[in-house]
Amino acid sequence: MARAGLTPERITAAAVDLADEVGFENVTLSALARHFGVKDASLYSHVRNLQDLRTRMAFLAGGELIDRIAAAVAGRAGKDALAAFAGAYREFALERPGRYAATQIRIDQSLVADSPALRRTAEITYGMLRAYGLEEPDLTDAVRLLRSTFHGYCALEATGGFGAPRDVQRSWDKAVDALHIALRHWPREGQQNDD
Amino acid sequence: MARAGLTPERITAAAVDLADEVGFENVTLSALARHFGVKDASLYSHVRNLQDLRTRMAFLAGGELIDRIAAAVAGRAGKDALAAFAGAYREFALERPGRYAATQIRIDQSLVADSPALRRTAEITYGMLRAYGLEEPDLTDAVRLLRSTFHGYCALEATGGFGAPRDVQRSWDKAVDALHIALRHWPREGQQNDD
DNA sequence: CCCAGTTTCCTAGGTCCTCTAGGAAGCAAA
DNA sequence: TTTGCTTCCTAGAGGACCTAGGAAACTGGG
Repeated sequence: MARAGLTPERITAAAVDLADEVGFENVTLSALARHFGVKDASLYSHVRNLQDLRTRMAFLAGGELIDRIAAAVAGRAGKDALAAFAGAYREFALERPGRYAATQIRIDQSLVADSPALRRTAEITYGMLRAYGLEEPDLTDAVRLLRSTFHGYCALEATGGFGAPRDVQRSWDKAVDALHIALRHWPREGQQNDD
Repeated sequence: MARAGLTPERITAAAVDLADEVGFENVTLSALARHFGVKDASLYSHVRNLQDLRTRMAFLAGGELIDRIAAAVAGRAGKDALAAFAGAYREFALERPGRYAATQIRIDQSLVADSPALRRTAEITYGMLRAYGLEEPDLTDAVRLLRSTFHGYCALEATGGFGAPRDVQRSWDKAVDALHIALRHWPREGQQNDD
């Protein structure tokens, strides 16, 4: 029997492609085995189990996402950078739904520690916010707000959560505008803000 | 054999409880059958299939969520109402993770149309925003921003997405403050806003 | 109280998926 | 060529979803 030339990398790459087609949840080792013309059990020489595969998918997809964002943000600052970041993020989520879903799974904290993709993401995000002159802990709060809104919007959009006929792109642009304003007028630590 | 007294309602109630324990994805008809001391196949007299069950769970949990929010928001307005809404929302998501996850699944659009819970949710949300003096389409955009941020934050928090040591409750309060500011200074339709 | 009809739950079984154990075939280097 | 490692296989256990068809438990009318 000729060998199929499997490696963890090839399997993971096929898995994220499959995820974009059929949805992250529906990526199955059986389906991947069929794709490679191989028996289920053969995959277990390269991948420990389904959870291991999903973790690999998360790292692969996370790297691709931050690459796109980095390219979009490069050379921009302030609101420009924010809009570019947001645009790249949502584009990825819509174009590659399976990969995007992979980036959102819970990952063992011990594996997260030394992930270059995560470090890069943090660097770029914090760097982008430098223009707004925030300092810790406001900086972390602001990052969390941005991630939450971006992710929440894409998640709701993906699950068909927006029923109203209002154009989804326009709402997104408005949300980015609103976030920019919130960052400009950030309610700093220790400061009252009722107005 | 004594009957177990199954109904779609009892099954759904048990299902959301189980979801809070083991996670929405891990709610299985087999596990529910075991819980009722009954064979898998017996459940199919009351529930069409797994998807049907999940839809029922979504409606049940969605109703509970909006009930909590309504109680929290009642009698408040402006920033008070916003904070109450946000607090009730996040509390529900953290206390009842399985139920919360159920509210986020994709649901057939034809079933959504006449859901009282959804109508109530829309009423309360739009009502809360009345204080900010927004008009359509800004109103819809603002609702989408709020839903996105609330959901995104809870989702990221639930999957352990916030690694930094910064207190998660404080960041949440800050996010709500920031949203309040964004709503006060909303970038209205047709208006330039670079500052 | 008994009987017919309905509902509820069962057995049996098909399909698909995950994952393990152990064996054989391919490959590479001595 | 032989040795040993890796890759892929067969075999099979176990769990989940779901269907078809049958039996047991209820229900209401006579």
